[in-house]
Amino acid sequence: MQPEERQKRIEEYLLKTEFASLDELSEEVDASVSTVRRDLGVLEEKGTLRRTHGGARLLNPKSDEFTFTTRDTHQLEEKEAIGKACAELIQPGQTVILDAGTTVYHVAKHLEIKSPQIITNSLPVANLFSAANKAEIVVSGGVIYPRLGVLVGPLAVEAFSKIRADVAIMSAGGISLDGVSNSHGLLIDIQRAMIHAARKVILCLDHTKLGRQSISPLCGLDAIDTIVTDKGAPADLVKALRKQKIEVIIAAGN
Amino acid sequence: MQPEERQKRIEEYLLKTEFASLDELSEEVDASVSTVRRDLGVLEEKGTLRRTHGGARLLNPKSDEFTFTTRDTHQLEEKEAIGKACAELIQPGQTVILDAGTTVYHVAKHLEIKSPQIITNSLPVANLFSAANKAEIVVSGGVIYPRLGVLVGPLAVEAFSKIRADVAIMSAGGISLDGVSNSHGLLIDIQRAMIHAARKVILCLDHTKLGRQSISPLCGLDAIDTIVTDKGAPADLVKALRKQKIEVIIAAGN
DNA sequence: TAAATTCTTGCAAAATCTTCCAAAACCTTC
DNA sequence: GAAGGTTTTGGAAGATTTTGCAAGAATTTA
Repeated sequence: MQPEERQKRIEEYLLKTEFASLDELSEEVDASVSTVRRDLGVLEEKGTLRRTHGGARLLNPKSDEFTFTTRDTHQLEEKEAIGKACAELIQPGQTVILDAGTTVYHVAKHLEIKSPQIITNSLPVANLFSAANKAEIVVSGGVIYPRLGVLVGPLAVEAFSKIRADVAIMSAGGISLDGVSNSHGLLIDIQRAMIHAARKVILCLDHTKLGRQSISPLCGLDAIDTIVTDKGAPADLVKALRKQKIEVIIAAGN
Repeated sequence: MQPEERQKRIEEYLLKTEFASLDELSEEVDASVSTVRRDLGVLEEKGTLRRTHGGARLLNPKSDEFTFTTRDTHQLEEKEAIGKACAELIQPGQTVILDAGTTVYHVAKHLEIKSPQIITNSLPVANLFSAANKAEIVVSGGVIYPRLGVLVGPLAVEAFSKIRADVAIMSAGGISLDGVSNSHGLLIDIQRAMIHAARKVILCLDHTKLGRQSISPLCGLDAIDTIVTDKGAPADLVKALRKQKIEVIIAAGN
C-alpha cells in the first residue's frame, strides 16, 4: 500500500475511534509500527491529529467527551446510576457547583434538563454544556491538569472563594468514619473552597470508595450533607454514616 | 491499445478506487509498469491525478476532506496555512495568549511542539491541549458563550488583567487603515485586556477580513505588531500596513 | 525511584523512481 | 508495398525513497 493511502486510512480509522494505539493502527493498515509512527508524524505536521504516547488522537473530535473519558470504564454502570440518582436531587433553577471527577461527570450528563446555573472546574463538564445554551455555565480559571482535564491552581481556588452556590456535587478518593480524603493534593484546596461556597454538599462515590482512605485528608464527615452511592455499598458503613446525620442514597442500578 | 484509451481507463479505474498501485494499473490496462508510469506522468500534468510513491491518487475525490472538519469550512486551507506560519513565529518556552476564534484555533494545532506556556479563554483550544502535557495551559475563568465555546465576562477580563505574556495571538472581525474591529461586543473587553497583557501582538486574519470593518472598534493599528494572512490579501492594503511599521506575513498555501 | 513501555535515531534491505537504450509499432512518403 | 523516419514500448542500471529493525534515550506508571 502507498503512503498516502495508508495515511488516509489512518485518518478514517481515527474518525471513527477518536483515539488509537500504534498496534491498533499497525494492524489496521497492515504495516509495521515504525511506518505507522512515521505516518503519524506526517499527519501531525499536517495538523489532522496529535501523537500521544502509544498512539494518536484526533484533533477535531466530534465528541469532546472522548478526550478524557476513554480510560474510565471502571464501575461504569454504577456511576451511571449514581449520576442519575444524584441529578434528581437538584431543584430546577438551583446554582450548582460541579467538581471534577468521572462520577460527577455522569451527574452532569443528567443535569442538563434542569437548566440550573452551573459552576465547574472540569473541562469535560464544561464541554458537555458548551453546545447547549440552556444552562449558564461558569468555568473557573486555572491550569489544566493533563489527564483529567481539571483546572487547578490559585485561579481556580480564587474563583470558588468568591462565589456562593446552593449545592456542590463532588467526588473523592475515599471516605471512612474518619472523614473524606482525596488523592491529588492539588485538588484539596479547590474542593475545600467548593465546600465552603455551597450551602449543601453532595458526595458521589461508587461503592469501591467506601471505607477506603486516600492520601490527603479533605474534610470531616460533618461537612457532608448527602452521599450518593450504589448497591455495592457495605451496609455497616452506610448505617454508621446515617447515624452521623448524613443522608445516604443508594442508587438503583436498573 | 492506444495511449489515450489506456489513460482513460486509468482515470476510470481511479474514479472507483481513489488509490491504485502501479502493478494494479499495469494489470488493469495490460501494459508494462513503465508505460503506466508514463501515462501517470501525462495525467498528472493534465491535473486529474497525483502520482505517489507506488502508484497514484485521484486528485479531487468528492467525498474526501470535507468529512473531516464539519463545522468551519470557510477558508479552511487558508486558515491552515496561516496557523502553520503563525506558529513558526513562536519561540520555544514563550508565554502565549491565545484568543478564541477559528483562525487562532488552527494556530494552536501547530503550537504544541514549541511547548510554550499558553493562556486562553477558548474551550476548543483548551481541549486541544488537555491531553498533552508538554505545554502548560492556563484557562481563564468565565461564562461559556454557547456556540463559540469562549469564556466571557468579568472573570475572563480579570484573568487577563492580572497576567503578562510574551505574545498574544488574536483574530478579529476586520481590519482597515482605521484600525481593528470585531463583531462580538462581549469579546472586545477581553481582547483589550489581552493586548494590554502581551508584549507583542500577532493578528491572524484570512484575506476576507482585510479591508473589512466589523461592528465594534477594538484597537488602533499601533497596537498590532504583526499580521499573518494568506495569499489572497489585497496588495495595496498590505503595502499600507507595512508603511505603518506592521510586519505582514503572507502564509504560503502549498 | 525503578520497571516497563514507548520514542528517536541510525542503518541496511526492499521497493520504487528516473533515465537511458534498443526493439517494436506506427506513420509518411515514394 | 517498401524504405526511412518518428513515436511508443518494455526493460535495465543506478539513484532515490520507503520500510522494518535494533540500540539507546526518553517518558510514563506504579
